[in-house]
Amino acid sequence: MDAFQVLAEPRRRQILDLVWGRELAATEIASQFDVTFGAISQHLAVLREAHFVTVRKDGNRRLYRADQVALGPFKDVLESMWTRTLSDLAEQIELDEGRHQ
Amino acid sequence: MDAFQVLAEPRRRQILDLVWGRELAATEIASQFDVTFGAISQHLAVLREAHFVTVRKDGNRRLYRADQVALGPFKDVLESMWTRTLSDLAEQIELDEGRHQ
DNA sequence: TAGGTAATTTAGTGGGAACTATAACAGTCT
DNA sequence: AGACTGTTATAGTTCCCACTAAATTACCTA
Repeated sequence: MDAFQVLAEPRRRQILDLVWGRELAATEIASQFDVTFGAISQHLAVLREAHFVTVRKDGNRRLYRADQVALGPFKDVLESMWTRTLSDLAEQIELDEGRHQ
Repeated sequence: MDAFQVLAEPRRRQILDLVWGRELAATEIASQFDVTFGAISQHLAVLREAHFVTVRKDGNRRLYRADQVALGPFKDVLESMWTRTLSDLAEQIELDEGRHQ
């Protein structure tokens, strides 16, 4: 599948956004969306085949992270799309901390 | 339609490549492809709605050109995709001159 | 005005991809 | 081993979009 087509799917871009600077397990990623786990797993498979994410096994789980090198020329486009305000960032960090501990 | 989705269609990217640094009429664009004129016209409409091309009327014809400003953050990605050798460029210029005069 | 070329628009079709549900697989724990 | 959690893979459905064919509009010229 063409790199552009992989990134054309909005949900896949959201996934990349979630794992842009950190590792997340498939379950944690899927919990952010209101589609079934299987649907997200399929998106992860597409991102894997495009080498846009790296996977690391941690016991039971698979930890995903965006491969910023492989994303190469798309890096700037994506980051400019995701630009958030400082308050938005702070808010999200608080939410994440509440969720993960 | 999402900017990424507009550019995800390979034929639309080819069209943008064709009109990247010059104006071309819809007929001239369509002649490069082996799909019907109508199909190309529909692609042009999508590019128009996304403001990725500018149109200029010239009598009977509509001259299209890529809007590099509107393409903004995608400019580098697209150009890096279309990088050609110098000989390829020279070859294309010769072909174009033969066709247009 | 009629006829011709350029281009868009519309209706209908087919293929692909995103989704759901379910089965299968992998790793952990007792 | 068996139960349980986490994840992937598969089968089937639905929906979107690129395409064709045909109708329509726009502009030019005789």
